[in-house]
Amino acid sequence: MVEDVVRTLGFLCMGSRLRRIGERLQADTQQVIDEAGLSIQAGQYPFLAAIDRSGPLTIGELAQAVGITQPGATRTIGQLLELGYVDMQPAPDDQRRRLVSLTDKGEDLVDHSKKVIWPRIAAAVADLCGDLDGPILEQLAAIEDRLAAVPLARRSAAKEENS
Amino acid sequence: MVEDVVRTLGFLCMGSRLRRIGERLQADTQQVIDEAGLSIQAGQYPFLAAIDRSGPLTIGELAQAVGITQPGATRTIGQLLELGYVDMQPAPDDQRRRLVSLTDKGEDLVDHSKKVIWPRIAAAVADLCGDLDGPILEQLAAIEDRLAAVPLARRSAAKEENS
DNA sequence: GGAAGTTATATAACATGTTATACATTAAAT
DNA sequence: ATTTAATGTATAACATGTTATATAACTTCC
Repeated sequence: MVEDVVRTLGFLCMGSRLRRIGERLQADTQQVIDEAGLSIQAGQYPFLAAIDRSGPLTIGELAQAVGITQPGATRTIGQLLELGYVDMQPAPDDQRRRLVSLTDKGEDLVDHSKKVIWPRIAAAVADLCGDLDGPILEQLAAIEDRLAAVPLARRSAAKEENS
Repeated sequence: MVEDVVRTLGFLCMGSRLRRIGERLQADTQQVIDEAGLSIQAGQYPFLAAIDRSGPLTIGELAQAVGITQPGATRTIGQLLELGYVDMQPAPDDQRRRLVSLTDKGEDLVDHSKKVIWPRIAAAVADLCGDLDGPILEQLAAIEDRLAAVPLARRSAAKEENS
């Protein structure tokens, strides 16, 4: 067995550590989504959620809302356009800005997700770390240990059985 | 001002959130490294640290130690070879395994980093989140707020002045 | 009202993670 | 011993983030 340097080094490698846990979590989340038979990527959800919450938004506003750069938002919105979940048209007052809105298909997906998928994911993540407390490095260690012991998808399934 | 959906959605977007903070932290860390005039990427450090701690390791062991997949380790080690910080040669007993070790240049870099850079980074990150406590979502919010208020590089600089 | 600057989006080039798979070498089995 | 299976690394293809820059549309200012 090899030592986990990133964990050992603590604050020094906290960037790598957070990224690595985030990637793992998102991959596990994707599994839950796939098992539910939905054809969407975990990383695309925040965009749909943002429009659902605030109404049509421009590319720039979406980038801000999701916390990534504008080219990243442009690409993801391009994918959602292809999938038919959103529609994009120039703002009436300013032809530079593109207003992105949900299509009917997009609304359906969001409504269904709100009812079925999002609660399941949130519950699984809450099960994973909702009870934790204390210094962040300790919580991160606990999260990694717990994920290794019981993957997120099974926490989600367990939650559903109990409902 | 647009609402930060990822933050608002809490546990539901925790994967995205951790990733985003990790990326930000690592970018800020890179800035500290660059300002110190070192030609190395933040993401390459854990590999050097792993070898420094455990002695020569194979590609597979390095992947495990750093917590990424083997192809990722192969690529990063390729870069470190190019930079002259590591050396790689087949294991004497098993020609499939490649043992990666530090070159003199690599050792110098690690020694210098241990003295000058790593303590600075660790101190800056500790300044950022070492005093935090409580539920993880609250700590993450605090970290994002603090990073927005005072970037990591300046926390690092401040620490140095006080030393 | 037209030149010059600003802003919003798109695109190109790159970084770094992933999965799937090819290839070389070692171990196992008949 | 030779075939077959397993293992370690390399490579290809892709995903999704970034920075830098091009392009189109609006604003400003003489």
